[in-house]
Amino acid sequence: MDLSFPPIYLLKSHFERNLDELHKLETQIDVVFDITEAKLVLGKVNSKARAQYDLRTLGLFTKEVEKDKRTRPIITIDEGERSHPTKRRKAGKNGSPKAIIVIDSSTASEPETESESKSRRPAAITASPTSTVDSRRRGSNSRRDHLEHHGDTIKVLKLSWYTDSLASGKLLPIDDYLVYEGKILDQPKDKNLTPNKAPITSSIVSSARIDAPNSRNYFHKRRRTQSESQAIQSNSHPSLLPESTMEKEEVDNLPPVPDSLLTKYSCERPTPVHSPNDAFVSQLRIIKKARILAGGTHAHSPRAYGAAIATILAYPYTLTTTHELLRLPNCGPKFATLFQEWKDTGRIKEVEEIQQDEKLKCLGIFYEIFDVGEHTAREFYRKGWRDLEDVIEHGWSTLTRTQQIGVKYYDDFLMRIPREEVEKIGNIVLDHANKLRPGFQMVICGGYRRGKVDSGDVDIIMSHPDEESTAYFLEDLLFALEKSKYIRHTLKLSTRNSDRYQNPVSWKGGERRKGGFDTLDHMFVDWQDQDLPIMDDDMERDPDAVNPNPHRRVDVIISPWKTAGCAVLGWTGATFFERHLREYCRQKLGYKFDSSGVRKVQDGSWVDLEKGPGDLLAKEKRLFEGLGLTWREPTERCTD
DNA sequence: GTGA
DNA sequence: TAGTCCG
DNA sequence: TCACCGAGACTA
Repeated sequence: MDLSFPPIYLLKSHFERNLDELHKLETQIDVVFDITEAKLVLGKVNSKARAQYDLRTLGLFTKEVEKDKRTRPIITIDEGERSHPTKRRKAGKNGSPKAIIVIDSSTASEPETESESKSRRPAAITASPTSTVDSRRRGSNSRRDHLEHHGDTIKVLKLSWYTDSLASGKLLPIDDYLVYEGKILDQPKDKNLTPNKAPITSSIVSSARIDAPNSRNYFHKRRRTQSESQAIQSNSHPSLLPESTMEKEEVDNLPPVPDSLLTKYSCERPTPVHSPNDAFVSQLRIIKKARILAGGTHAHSPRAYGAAIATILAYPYTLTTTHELLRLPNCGPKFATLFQEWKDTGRIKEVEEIQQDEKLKCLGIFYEIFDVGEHTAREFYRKGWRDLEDVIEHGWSTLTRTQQIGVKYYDDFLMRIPREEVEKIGNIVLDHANKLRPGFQMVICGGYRRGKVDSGDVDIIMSHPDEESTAYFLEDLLFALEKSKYIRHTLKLSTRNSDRYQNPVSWKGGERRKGGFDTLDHMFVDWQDQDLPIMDDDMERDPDAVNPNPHRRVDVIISPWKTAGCAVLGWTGATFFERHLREYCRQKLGYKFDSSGVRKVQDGSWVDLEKGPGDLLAKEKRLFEGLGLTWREPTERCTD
């Protein structure tokens, strides 16, 4: 046993069914967790295609070396992409080990195809567009090959090489165990399929120059933000699916990107709407929702999932390994396990079970009723109800008024609202406001402002440069809109701010100038457009009775000018952006933030971070500065 | 579930 | 008063 | 081991 094996990297693929075996090997073998540090890589791979694929997911892009006329012919999987810069570093570090050996642990020749077919489904999808590009790139690749030819090669061996060597007490020649040998390609210049290249390069080089997690982080974001993210998104499916082997087209498998030290606060980083890992994230969302509905012991589980999701959404590259995932904040072993399963099998057992769970289905239905949360949903279920019919039949009178409205317009409220309609509603509200008191400014926040193609509701923030104009204005506005028939029901009304504003004193004794911004005047209403499509005269006569327009949920917030920036900031970000923003302010700044203002945690004194000229957006920008945050476009606050 |  | 819902 | 967003409004 004094055999001295070179550093070995163990491929996790195909071990998912047998983690014990994997762990055993890990302890038994001198494994390293970064392939760039390995001389050997073990993995359950037994076809060239698979081997190459696995390498690629690890960030090593290779091209098969044919000289090695291994008797086992296998389709040459052409096009390796670029290699991973880090690899080079490694090589240098280790002197010049010209070869990295990958050992295929799949002992005999297990039906690798099996696993492949398993998750092949998406392959097809990818195939087409990408493959084209692929072949094209191939050409350039080979060219590049000559140029940057390093001489480094990767060899994939069967695991038996290890066991046999152990048995014989010496390192056996690898020839008979070789599954695949590929030349490591250097970073390709083709940006097209190699979104990572840049970042990687930067990360490596950066250590020499500026670096700083932030800068790199920023860089990442930039790249993805553009068309690229979309492109990637479109084929994210395939790429995520491990074994689309046949068609080596799984083009965009990104090399692991050295991670930047991501802060755990999502308000400190950009989070675009789309992520290369959307497919995986959607799986997590399902589990998260199930955790919410399940309640009980899973108390903070949803929060954990939400944080992990927010983090992954901000990661601009397609995740390839658990190692890569584990570097991210809020992503621990649990998520690594889920990712591994998803990556290897294309699905997650727990998710499938959730989707078949009848109880969860019922809870999900109730949960979508406006003003019914997880607790109430469970309560409904406990009462034996299983669908809306039951609720209406057996419990209508027990519902709160708001819930009744929620049930009545269940389908409408679930309907998405296209951007044009959101804008239309916003303008109607603004018009009514200005008709009452000219000079109001409005910003439609929520998902609309974050750029979503449609919204679940409409969040309208209004303010007026003249502090006095916003006092007690909400009710006037509400009345006017009701008169116009737009507002059919008031789901929630709060004029606390104005009330307090009126008598700022009388509370905590003294004059404690806290000012009237503890809460914003706010109304949440059931809205219905009054423009009727062309109809017969009958309807014209009695529009109300037949107005076919869907009911919408509209939030209208009136904010005093002095804290309007907070209102806009507080109503724009996705949930986690907002939660983290609060945590960040409290923990790092000692400030208490909410949409009605910023105060010191200690004495509760108001802190004005947005004072200055300009409109609402200018105030919001100053707020970022005042809070020590880098400005983020609304579209970069999509933390989900 | 994860981070302090 | 305590628990629940909302963005 | 402990905390995890924070405001008000409504209901039992």
